[in-house]
Amino acid sequence: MVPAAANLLAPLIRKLSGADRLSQAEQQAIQSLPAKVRIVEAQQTILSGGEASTSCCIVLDGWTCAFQWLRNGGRPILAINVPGDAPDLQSLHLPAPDFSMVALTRATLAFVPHAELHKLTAAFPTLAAALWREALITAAIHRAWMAGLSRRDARGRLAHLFCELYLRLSAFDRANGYAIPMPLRQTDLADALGLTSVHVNRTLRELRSEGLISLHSRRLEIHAWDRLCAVAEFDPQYLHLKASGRNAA
Amino acid sequence: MVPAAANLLAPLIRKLSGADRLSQAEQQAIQSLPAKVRIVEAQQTILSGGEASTSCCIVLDGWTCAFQWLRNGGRPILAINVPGDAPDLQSLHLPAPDFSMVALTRATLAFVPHAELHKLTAAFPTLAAALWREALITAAIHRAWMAGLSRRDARGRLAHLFCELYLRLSAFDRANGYAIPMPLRQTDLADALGLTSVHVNRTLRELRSEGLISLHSRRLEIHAWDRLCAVAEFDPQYLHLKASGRNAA
DNA sequence: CGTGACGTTGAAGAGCGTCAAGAAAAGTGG
DNA sequence: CCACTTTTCTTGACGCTCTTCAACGTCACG
Repeated sequence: MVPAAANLLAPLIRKLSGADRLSQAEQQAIQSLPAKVRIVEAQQTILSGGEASTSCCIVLDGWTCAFQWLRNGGRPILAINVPGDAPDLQSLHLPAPDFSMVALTRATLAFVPHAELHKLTAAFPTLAAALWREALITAAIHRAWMAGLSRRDARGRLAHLFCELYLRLSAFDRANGYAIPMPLRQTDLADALGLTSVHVNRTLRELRSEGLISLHSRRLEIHAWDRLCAVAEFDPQYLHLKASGRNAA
Repeated sequence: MVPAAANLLAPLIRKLSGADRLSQAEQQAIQSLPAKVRIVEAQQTILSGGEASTSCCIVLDGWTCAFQWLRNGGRPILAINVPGDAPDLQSLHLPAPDFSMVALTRATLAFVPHAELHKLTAAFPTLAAALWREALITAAIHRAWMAGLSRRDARGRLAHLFCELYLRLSAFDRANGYAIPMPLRQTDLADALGLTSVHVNRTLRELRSEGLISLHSRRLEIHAWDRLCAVAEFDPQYLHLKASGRNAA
């Protein structure tokens, strides 16, 4: 645990500015939240399903994901979190999470006690609304994933995930031209998309051979954004990004 | 449109009492919300994706569902709403919905203007928290559906949906012993579960022949709750019902 | 007694899963 | 820097779940 530094929660401020610009006082209030910083290694557990927590987690750097264990051995990945995300906002109002979380890369996390967040939302209704809004966007992303799992084939699902992650990372300047880090292994992609790693592998080969993407050494490059969007039937509206850099086909 | 009657929003009060019992003042505040009541026929559109609305909808009676249209012809159903649900709480903080809504049965809906709800949440932080909580539960249900679409077979998905709907209806006294109405046609079930209606049909036959359920004339009866839960790997915790009547296997 | 919506069933086929094995990368310790 | 191990990726062969297509049955309703 490291004491909170000055500009520590800047990613959160940036995220919450998605709706309206925040006032100085509001930004100040966030900055002075007593956050504990923790750096976790890849594969390390951040949160265990069913166990109540007393603080909310904010991803400052690195990637994490939420998943459930099924008795049949499945381990569906339910969400992927990148810098700026607050993956367990639900713990503010629900007793125990219905999912677990692990780090996909080495990650820097800030933990803010629920009590402090409750004080914050009581004092600043705008911030309460902004946090609520984040939770609603999470649900919208869930719906987009459901639609894919339900009615898209493997190509469409992969393409859609890549489009989504590219825009979400762009919004936080984590993209490099059309390239982004891709810490998910093929088994992780499979668990996120309801496929097997073998089929993910074959489908990736297909996307590569069509010149849509390249993916190696944990780095994804999108070679044909428009065509990829078309394959994915991607419409970025559900992400509710402010200036959604490049739009869909 | 019918003017709001006295006990009109009782289902909402009951729902929001899920966390803590509401005070008299809070209940009173909800009751005096200026709600417009609308009765819609089955199959009628309630909300169109992409079109902003100025009020939130509360289901007082009947069933509705949320879905998206995909260009490939798919129409994934993303949520099923029963009495007590507030299906488009997201419109309070997000400009345009990412889904459409139709009535699955003739339904009675209350529409409360956003402005009134904002006044309410400003005046009663407990109610703001309760509404926020509802949105979080919606997301938890989304995650349960994702897990199913991702890693359960047709049998498991059907069984899981039936278990979920049974408990959600029980919580509002809409169950009759182990029987509930089931307005979803087989094509609707297919769209909700990521299957085809043909396969839903065959899988239903299987569940019937095992003596788990019977389903005809829009009425579902569960003959073996424990075995059905086992098939579904059902754990009701994610629903966050107060006295979740009967628990999982 | 038609007519449309919904349910049921069969046959054939596609997409994806399973199993298995080998190749390439990526850590580990000397 | 090199063996060594472990993880991840890749590929093939085969099979199963679920889809597709199409026909027929059934019930409600005007």
